[in-house]
Amino acid sequence: MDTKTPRERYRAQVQEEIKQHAWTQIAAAGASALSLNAIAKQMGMSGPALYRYFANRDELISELVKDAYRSMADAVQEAAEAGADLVGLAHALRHWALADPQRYFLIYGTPVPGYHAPEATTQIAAEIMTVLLDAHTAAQPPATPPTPLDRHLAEHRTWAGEHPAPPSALRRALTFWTRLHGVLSLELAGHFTGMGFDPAELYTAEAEALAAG
Amino acid sequence: MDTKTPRERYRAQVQEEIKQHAWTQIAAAGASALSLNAIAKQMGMSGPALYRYFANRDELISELVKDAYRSMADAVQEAAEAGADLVGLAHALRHWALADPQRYFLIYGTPVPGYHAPEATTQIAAEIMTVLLDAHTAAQPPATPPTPLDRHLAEHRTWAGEHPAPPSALRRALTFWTRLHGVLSLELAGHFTGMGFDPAELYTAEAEALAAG
DNA sequence: TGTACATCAGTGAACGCGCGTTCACTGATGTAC
DNA sequence: TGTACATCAGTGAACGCGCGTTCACTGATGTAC
Repeated sequence: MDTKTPRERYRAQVQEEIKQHAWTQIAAAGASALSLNAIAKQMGMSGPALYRYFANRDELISELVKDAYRSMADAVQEAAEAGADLVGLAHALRHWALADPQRYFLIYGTPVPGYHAPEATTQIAAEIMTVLLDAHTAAQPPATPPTPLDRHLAEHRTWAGEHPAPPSALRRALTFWTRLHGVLSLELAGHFTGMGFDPAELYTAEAEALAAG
Repeated sequence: MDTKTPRERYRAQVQEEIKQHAWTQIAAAGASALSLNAIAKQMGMSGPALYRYFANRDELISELVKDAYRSMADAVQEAAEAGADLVGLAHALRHWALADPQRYFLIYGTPVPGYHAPEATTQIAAEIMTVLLDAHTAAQPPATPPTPLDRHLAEHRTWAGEHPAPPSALRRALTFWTRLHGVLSLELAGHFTGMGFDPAELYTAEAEALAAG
């Protein structure tokens, strides 16, 4: 049963179309160049019309950031539900990132001084960490004595909430994130271009090293 | 013997002062908000005056990017010359990054679509890799059989030029870079805030794992 | 040492531009009786 | 089914703003004889 009126459906549709054009514009020139007037022109409507759909420019950008987080979380969750192992998760992440580099940088790129992420996005970020914690709790690498970092994380695990992951899984989940992000962000920003090697090889090697524990 | 005329010295001094104000502005609001007029106002002079020192806004930014690379290279080179080991190099890098996060992001932040780094900066980037290659060639971790990545890098080592580093050192130097950048960029962008743990602990653990081979 | 000239830093007015955003409005779509 | 009214998408004019950049100029500093 669809409780949406035709008007509501139309509204949602136009709103979606605005976002589409926003993404296109971001892909072409970066988020800082995003312009409401330019989007309106591209859609064949006047600038002020957009204010029916978003209160202002900042709200549109916040919405895009939230959508970026959401799609990233969906990508890893879907991979996990499909039974992917750690290497599979890593590749799902890379796939998602390569599909739209500027979307990746909307999350992980240069921070705007003074900007504070809204609650909605930090919550989705937590979802993502939960997927990683689940995967690393399930994976059983060769046991090793607790490291100093393990001990630190055992006592500072706000981010893990009530998750039953042992300290070593906390460490491995965190490291999974930082190492893959390290390779990925350098690749997407073009810092490997001209160096000669294939970034995918490096990424895969890191993913497999992580999976091996 | 100083071959510089007073006028040249004055010129260099004002140019430096302009850059200083530019950095302050970038630290406050990010590089995309950098404005020539605003800098001029802050220095108590008129906007057009700056055109005596930089051809245009882009040239100023390019100069800042080059300076950022230069200072990063200096930081690691100085550490290396002072006899730092791999962990020492890692901490020198973190120190440099924390001193001015926006400077770090001018190098490693969101790329501007279509922008291509000038020769001068890629050359400095190569210098930095040389320091890492030297350090990893000198360090002698327990020998292990070559990995698939080692084999790939042995055949695709444009970036290493004539450096005598063995394949395993190529891999370890590259990994040193990507892993530390992973932790560092997430820390500087604030992605760890509210998670509870100390980023320095994570960074140190990664650095030591790298040093151990 | 003094004078004539060249160099060059900095000014102020002016340019066009595109931006975000507001406002009063028109006209189409949906709702109530 | 038909009419009266309310809702709401979209328009066009207008706002102030700050931006990068150009231009013709003034006046100080340095150079040559």
